[in-house]
Amino acid sequence: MSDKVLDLLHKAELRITKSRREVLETLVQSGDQAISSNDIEHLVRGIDRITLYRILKTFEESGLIHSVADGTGKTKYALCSHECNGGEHHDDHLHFYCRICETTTCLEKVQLPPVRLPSDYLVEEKRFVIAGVCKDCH
Amino acid sequence: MSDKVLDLLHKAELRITKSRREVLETLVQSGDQAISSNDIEHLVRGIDRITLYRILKTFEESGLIHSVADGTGKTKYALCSHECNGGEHHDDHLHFYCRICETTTCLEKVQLPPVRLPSDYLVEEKRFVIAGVCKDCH
DNA sequence: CACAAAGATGCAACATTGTTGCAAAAATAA
DNA sequence: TTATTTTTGCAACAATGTTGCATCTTTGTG
Repeated sequence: MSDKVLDLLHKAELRITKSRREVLETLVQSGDQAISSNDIEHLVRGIDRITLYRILKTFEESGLIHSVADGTGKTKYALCSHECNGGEHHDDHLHFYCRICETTTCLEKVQLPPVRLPSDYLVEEKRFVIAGVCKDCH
Repeated sequence: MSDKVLDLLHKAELRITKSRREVLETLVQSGDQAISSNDIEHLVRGIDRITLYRILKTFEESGLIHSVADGTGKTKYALCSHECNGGEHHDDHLHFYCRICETTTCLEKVQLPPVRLPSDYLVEEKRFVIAGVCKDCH
């Protein structure tokens, strides 16, 4: 169990519990790769499904993690990068869904293209998913 | 029942049935606005839920409609624009989700920004959703 | 038009994802 | 250690989506 996990929970002002530590540890291990609630349920043995949903919701509201709707119908979750801890989010990065290995990856290094909407739209969040075949699968 | 519906079904080489006509008519009426399976179920009275799922799947595979994962957890569907009938899709347009009126709109007029992925990624589809407040709600 | 073949529908049953209420347990503050 | 607050775990439920199978409809052909 890394210090990073305790640190993150502390900074998010969340109580430290066994389940939270394990779920967050799993998400840290997962790195760039976004994983589903179901994945976590299998990785964290013995965790209660309902508790897990609540933990994920709490983490997301605290800005520790973000969710991705990658088009598979299953919500995926991934750690937010360091820049988005502390209040404001900067989750506006690309996600890549590979139809071969069925993984969803955060591509934080790829620069997000600017989008020009008519000025009467208020833009709050960009959710960009690119689907195709990832570098390891072709 | 507009001719457009029969025309679309014909071009897609799909058998013409009451349910398909009604579902497609509903999607035509809905225009730019993407609607959920549940919405359609209420708009097309008496339609069987399972049949509806199958019709939507068929329409999507035929390129008549496209689906949008807007982050609400409910898949939304909308007619494809004229350009994407006939084999190849050009569904790479933006979608806007308004958190006030909770509608999802296809913004086909907004030009999609080019995205530069590392060359070892094969890009097949772009699923871009912008969330915020739409022009009618602020 | 009638008939046969192919395809679509409707129903039951089931799987998965996600939510709510509530009592018991655990974490923090005093 | 005790009191307060929060979190957990369970039951029950709701929504979305899928599969198998018998029945009905559509469509092509004589």
